[in-house]
Amino acid sequence: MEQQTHLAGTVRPGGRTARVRAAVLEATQDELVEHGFHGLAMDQVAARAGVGKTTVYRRWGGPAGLVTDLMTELADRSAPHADTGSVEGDLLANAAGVLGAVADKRLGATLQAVIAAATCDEQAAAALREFYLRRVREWAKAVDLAVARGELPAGTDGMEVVRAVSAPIYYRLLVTREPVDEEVAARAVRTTLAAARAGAFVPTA
Amino acid sequence: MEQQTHLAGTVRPGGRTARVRAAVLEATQDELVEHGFHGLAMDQVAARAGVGKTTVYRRWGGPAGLVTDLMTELADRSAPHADTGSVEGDLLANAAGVLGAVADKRLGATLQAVIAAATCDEQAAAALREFYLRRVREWAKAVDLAVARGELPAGTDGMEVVRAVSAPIYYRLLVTREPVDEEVAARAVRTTLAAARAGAFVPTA
DNA sequence: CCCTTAATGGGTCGCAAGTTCCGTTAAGAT
DNA sequence: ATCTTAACGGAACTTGCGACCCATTAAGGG
Repeated sequence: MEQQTHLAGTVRPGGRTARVRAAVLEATQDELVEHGFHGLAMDQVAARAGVGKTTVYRRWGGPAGLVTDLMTELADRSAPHADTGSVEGDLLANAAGVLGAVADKRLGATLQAVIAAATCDEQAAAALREFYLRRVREWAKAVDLAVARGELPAGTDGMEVVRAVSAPIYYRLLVTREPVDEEVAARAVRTTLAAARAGAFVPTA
Repeated sequence: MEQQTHLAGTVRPGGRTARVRAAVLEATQDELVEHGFHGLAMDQVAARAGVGKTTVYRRWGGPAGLVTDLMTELADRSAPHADTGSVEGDLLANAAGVLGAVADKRLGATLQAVIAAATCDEQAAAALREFYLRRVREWAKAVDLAVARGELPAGTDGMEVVRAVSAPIYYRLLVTREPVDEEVAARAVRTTLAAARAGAFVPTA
């Protein structure tokens, strides 16, 4: 009677099902590094993971589903914000983290894939939005602490400060496609900090 | 003997060839608005343009070729930088222009398509890079004038200032996929200007 | 106005991505 | 240990993108 077909993998998630998922996500990352999102073929992923392609189609539906699952996996592993004692130190740590993620062969390919997938798949877009919302919220705490210490003006919007540090890095990566190096990250922190100290991140100011 | 096959459309560019190009690019934009880059089918474009699909494949090769051509077309129509008399006015005008382009149904879809195409096609990436290099160079003049007027510190990197205004807008559009409104544009100008006045855009400072 | 041939366009074909079918394997409950 | 059935996987089948062939049209030169 209950014709409700559970999404495959939710009723017996242990043993083989878990191994298949791990193998497929691993293979997906390998494929992304080699061919990028546009060249992500379900066929290849299945073969590399050593599982049947039917399984990959059934559980993930398509390339977008694969990278979305990958993103939720990454979201769980994200680290808490730094606390070096100064805003400058914290923001530099944040910029270094973003730069590191983007520069990393495997992680960078995955991030770009999710961003690409988000342009044509609503689930991927939602996962991406959620991921960055969490990260920005987490790091905004560091800015709030700086405000509490009196390093920055009261009322400074912490989330906007954090976004301002990442923005130039992603702008180069995605729009102008120029190389992204420490110089870019350092300038992002320097300019954001100058603006924050001047009170430019205080709303209605 | 001369087996050199010229790229189709270069020897007799007048009359029909020009009409076909115009119709195809027009149809491409329509399709982009409706289905986005991922759903851009050569078949559909040809049908909508009222030309044979063979022609579209022969002259543009694929979806990436279409949007690349579209981008070179847009590049020619780009306007010169504003000159309102103050940096603030000029940067606000720039931010408004970017916001307007991104918000515009047709132009916005095209821009996003080129950005998407750039992730999997080197020609599209090059066209995109070139396009923004030109635009940034053009608007950097306004910043240079401001430096000459004494509004900003000597040595301020004009191109970086212009990039800093656009970055938050594109960051939201592509990465966090939050809505982009005037508030975002206004804040981008406000923070960039504060940083510039503080000398944060002067290299080796 | 005529001629050469660049450029177009309809029709067809091959291949690879994606779907369906159904038998096989092994989770997880008793 | 045994049973039920969730989940997997091989193989055949369908679909549609992109390539090719060749007849037709019209640009541009004389």
